Amino acid sequence: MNKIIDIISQAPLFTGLPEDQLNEIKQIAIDKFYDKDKTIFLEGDDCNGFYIVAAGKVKIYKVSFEGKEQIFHIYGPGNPFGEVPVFSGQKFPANAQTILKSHLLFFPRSAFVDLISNNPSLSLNMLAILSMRLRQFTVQIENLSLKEVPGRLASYLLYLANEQEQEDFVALNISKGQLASLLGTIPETLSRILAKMNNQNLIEVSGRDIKLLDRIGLEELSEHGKLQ
Amino acid sequence: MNKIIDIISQAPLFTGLPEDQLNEIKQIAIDKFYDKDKTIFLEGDDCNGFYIVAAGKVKIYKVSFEGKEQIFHIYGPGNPFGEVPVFSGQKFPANAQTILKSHLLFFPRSAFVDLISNNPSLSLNMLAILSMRLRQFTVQIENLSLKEVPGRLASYLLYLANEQEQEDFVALNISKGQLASLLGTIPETLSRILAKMNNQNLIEVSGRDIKLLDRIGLEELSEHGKLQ
DNA sequence: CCGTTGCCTTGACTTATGTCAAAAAGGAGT
DNA sequence: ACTCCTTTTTGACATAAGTCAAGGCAACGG
Repeated sequence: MNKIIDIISQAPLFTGLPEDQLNEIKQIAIDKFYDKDKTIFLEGDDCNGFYIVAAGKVKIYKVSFEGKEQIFHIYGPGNPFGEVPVFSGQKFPANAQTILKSHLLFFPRSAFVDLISNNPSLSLNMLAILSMRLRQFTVQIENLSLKEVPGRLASYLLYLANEQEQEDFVALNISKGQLASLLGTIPETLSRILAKMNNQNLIEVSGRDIKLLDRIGLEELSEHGKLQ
Repeated sequence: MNKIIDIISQAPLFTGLPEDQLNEIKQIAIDKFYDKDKTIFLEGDDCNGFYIVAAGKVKIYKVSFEGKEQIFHIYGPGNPFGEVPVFSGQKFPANAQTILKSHLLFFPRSAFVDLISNNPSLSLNMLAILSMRLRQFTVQIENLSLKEVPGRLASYLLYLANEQEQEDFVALNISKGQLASLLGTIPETLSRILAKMNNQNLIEVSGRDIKLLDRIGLEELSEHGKLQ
């Protein structure tokens, strides 16, 4: 188990804060441990605070009436989640569930609001985080409405390669079923499209490992994207 | 033309602030006037501040390589827009254009950041606004990925009726083409679906006026929604 | 009154993606 | 190596929604 203070000092939300404030923050954080595939909160639950992932992995998602799942985000160590209703003062807008055994830090709402009210740097950090989220959502909406599945997949692979600091190789950090849900489609469709991109020598898939054979082609696909 | 101070004092962003602070805010605001269909900023432009709509109407949107448009929001009087890069420190993530002759207030970035740094209530207001935006985006993503067009349209009509405080009647405040873009579809499809919902006595369309004949049916459609 | 313009609607067609069902491939544990 | 179970892949099919092209309709100005 990591020390709370280490996690806090490395989270983007708290970067640049002086040590005494980090200690104050530490005072209000509460450790929580979850096994794999455990629900953290459900859409509509009352929000009495938000979380930061210390270890493990968490998905934020919704499910349609027919049972189809849309994943909004997958968060790993250092990422906060569930902050929206802290400030908009309502219920959680989506569900949160671990996809790995996880260690979370919980920050109770009122204590945190007090903190942020007395701390301009912290509030600017939080504004920056929420703004980044909005930016990501913009991209996600753009992808869903203006691109077809092959384009979204290409975008995601390039994003992941960038994130993993690899030139031409990515290792999926989630199952293909979850990837489908993140891209707003279903496993069958994803599987077919991976096969097609494989045939066209854009990528080479083996399990969760994917070689990017043609970055230029992928970039084109991600922008003006039709496959075939 | 409205007085700046009136607009400011009525904007959600500034609610609850004492009068001396409203005056400070007024000091940094700059009037801008635009005709109909004029570009305010484009995706990728450097951000040196954000805007509040004083009068008129503004759309925030992106365009795909093939030319299809997705509208993210339509903002009217009192709504701020373009705040994201103020805090995330990057370029505008989407385009903004007037859809009516408009009067905007512009708040230069650095002056505003100074203000917010010295003003916990203002920063909490801004956090609340951004959180509400995130919540709206959540709904939009849910709609795009988990509902079909009839479901999205039904949701929108119910939302609009609620907004306009009408039991069973809505007046579209935008063209049908723009509505299509807001719903993530094209005018032809929207037209067909309106006709179909008309036939099934869910609604009665005449131009931009729509009677909601069967709220229950519309609510079902918006949740588990297949038409017919 | 009539033609122009922009918006909306309709029709015929294509296509991407979802559905359902079954087979194949992996992994974990015995 | 074998079984059990989950994940992934394949195939045949259905359908929502996009494309292209044409026509209607209303608003506006001459």
